[in-house]
Amino acid sequence: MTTQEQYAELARQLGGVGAVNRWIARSLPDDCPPACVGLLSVLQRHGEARLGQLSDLLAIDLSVTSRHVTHAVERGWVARVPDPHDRRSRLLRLTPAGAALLAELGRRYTDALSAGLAEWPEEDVVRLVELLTRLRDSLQGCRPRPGCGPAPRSAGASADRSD
Amino acid sequence: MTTQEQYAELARQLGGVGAVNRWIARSLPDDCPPACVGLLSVLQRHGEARLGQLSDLLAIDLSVTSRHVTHAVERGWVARVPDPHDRRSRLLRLTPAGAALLAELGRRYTDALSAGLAEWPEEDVVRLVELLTRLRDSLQGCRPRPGCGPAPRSAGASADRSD
DNA sequence: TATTGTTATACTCTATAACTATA
DNA sequence: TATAGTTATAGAGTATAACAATA
Repeated sequence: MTTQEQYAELARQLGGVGAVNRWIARSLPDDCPPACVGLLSVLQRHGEARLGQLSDLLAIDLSVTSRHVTHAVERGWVARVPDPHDRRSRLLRLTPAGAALLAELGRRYTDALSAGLAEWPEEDVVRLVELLTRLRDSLQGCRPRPGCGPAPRSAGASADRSD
Repeated sequence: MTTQEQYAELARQLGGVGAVNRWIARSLPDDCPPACVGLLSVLQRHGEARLGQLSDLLAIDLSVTSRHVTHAVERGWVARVPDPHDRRSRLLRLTPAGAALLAELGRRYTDALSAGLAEWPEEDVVRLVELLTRLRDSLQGCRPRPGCGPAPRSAGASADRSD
């Protein structure tokens, strides 16, 4: 059985991933913010998608996703094509330029990671990817929806200071 | 041998951790921002530390760390005590209130994670923690220092658009 | 002069809320 | 009336740069 200390440690280590991401992000081109990469990746994997789907897949608010998409469209990495079934929405599609950018980013990521991970057996890299994927999957049902969050615990617990 | 596709996938999954962290963060008390937690955890593990050390351990800029420490001090979670060896700096120490807060956070993290991870064998949780820890360790040498970043690749590569 | 911190400023990412257009 | 998306606004996190105090 997983103990509280183990969960807490997991939370700590997950938090620490932020620093790793910031470091990796330094290898991105100037006009491609980190948030844009996730967008393009998802589009490549999923294929054409509506904004709402994208927002769901990214676990990011629709309004935020909308901004990022606009940015990507302005750069020519994503195209908005009419949705034949619903004129309120448009289908988002990765352009050849977007695919080319992703390929380039793949190379940069490799440059960034291979140095530090040179000693890692391939097996460990694969395992880490697998576990992270499963983690998101296990927690995915829990998006910022009312009633779903991690038990807000109406802030009045022992360690709170009300002074 | 680890392939480029595997590194790219790792980068993708690491990026996705952000969503998980935002979700976990929803269980924090109102006056305790996520960034504060890392600070307190490090102080608990490392014991008394100077700001520079803390900044190093967190892989966060000194100026940012300074702000967070101030916040924690104002809440009574961290105390600044004189450094007998160097009057320019002060030693930072976790207070009992800070330790109590950490204990409370441990419980909240458990609440947040145990639901989604109920099906996970303990072994997998342990393995994920271990791999993440090792990841930070392997990449730790690469902090935002000049000449250390992941090969900035003077932005002019194939997929860049200069228009 | 070099080092330790602090503070001011700016940029990125995100969420909430108000709004438009279509179903 | 409900839904898809856009835009305005606000808040958190971070980095850079200018500054103060001490070594």
